[in-house]
Amino acid sequence: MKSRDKDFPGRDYENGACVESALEQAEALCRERGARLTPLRRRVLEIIWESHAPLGAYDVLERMNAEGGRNAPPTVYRTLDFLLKHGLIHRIESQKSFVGCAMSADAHHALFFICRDCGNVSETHSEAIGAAIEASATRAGFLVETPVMEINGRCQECHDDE
Amino acid sequence: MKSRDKDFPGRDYENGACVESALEQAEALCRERGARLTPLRRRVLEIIWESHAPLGAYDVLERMNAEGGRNAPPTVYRTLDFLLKHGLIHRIESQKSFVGCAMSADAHHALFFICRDCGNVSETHSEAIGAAIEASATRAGFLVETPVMEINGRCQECHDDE
DNA sequence: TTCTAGACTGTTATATTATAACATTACAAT
DNA sequence: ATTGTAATGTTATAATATAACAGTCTAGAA
Repeated sequence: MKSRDKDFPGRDYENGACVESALEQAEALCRERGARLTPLRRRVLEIIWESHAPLGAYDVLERMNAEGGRNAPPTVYRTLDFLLKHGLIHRIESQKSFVGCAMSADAHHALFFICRDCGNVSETHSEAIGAAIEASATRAGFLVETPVMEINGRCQECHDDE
Repeated sequence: MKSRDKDFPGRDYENGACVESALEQAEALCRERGARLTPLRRRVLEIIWESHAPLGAYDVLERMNAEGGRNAPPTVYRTLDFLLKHGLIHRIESQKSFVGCAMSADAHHALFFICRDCGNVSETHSEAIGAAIEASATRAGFLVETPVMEINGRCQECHDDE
């Protein structure tokens, strides 16, 4: 296998460990805040982390119900709202889908690289971009609250394939 | 009325002139490319430009049918696709809505400031942000194609109100 | 001019995404 | 034990978007 830039998750990457660590972090964070990471919420977060590519709400629902569950859309949307509110997941606007937050502890403005071939998403946080946006906003008299930055393109692995 | 930063369109701004100029530009651009700006397409573009805030597809449809039209959703979506393809409008992902492109001639990566109070959108193009994103992408081995950059927040006018 | 291929538009039906509204259950703090 | 609130269940429906096919228009070839 070719050497790949580690900033982007490989297509065939398997992430048992990263799921567990994400769940542990989530539990710690919720405990700290007095928020309740119920079994339902924990399970949804797990489902989302089990996928590298972002999942649509109905994909999550399907997985929730895979072993006989009978959950309905409002349940999944409410659960996603909880996870979003606590910064445990992000919504990828350009794809109507949801992905685990890689840096849930600190409030941050995330930048996503989204590969159009493999669908994988890589979350980063760049001071330079944040500063450039703030500068541009200040010039426009604009107060930044929630930036949406989703860079669609191709990851190295997929680009190498041609 | 207070002095406002001119980079952001005022909430009570009226824009007959800017609609006409946008339509003229669109016609020139289509003529140049051999694309057909049909009455339907021209009308949809006009409807979009008549609104400062972005319009949803069904808002556009409603306006198209206001004087007795009987258009159906596929018509408006196809028309929006044409306008998008030619860079005459943008889709605001975080709002599922469409807005006129202020710089349709040149291929550019647009940055939007979207006011959560008045709903107005201001399009800009920043070299600094583009460069920062390219730098970050290069580091991740990522090839940028279509960035989505939508900064939600409050415009000066709405922020001044408190 | 007439013909024709492709572009454009019309129409019906349906898929996909998301939420409203109200009922029930579980939990934590008295 | 009681009770108020948070969480979940349930039914229905709203809002957004597209598939598939039919009909029409238009620019260029013959």
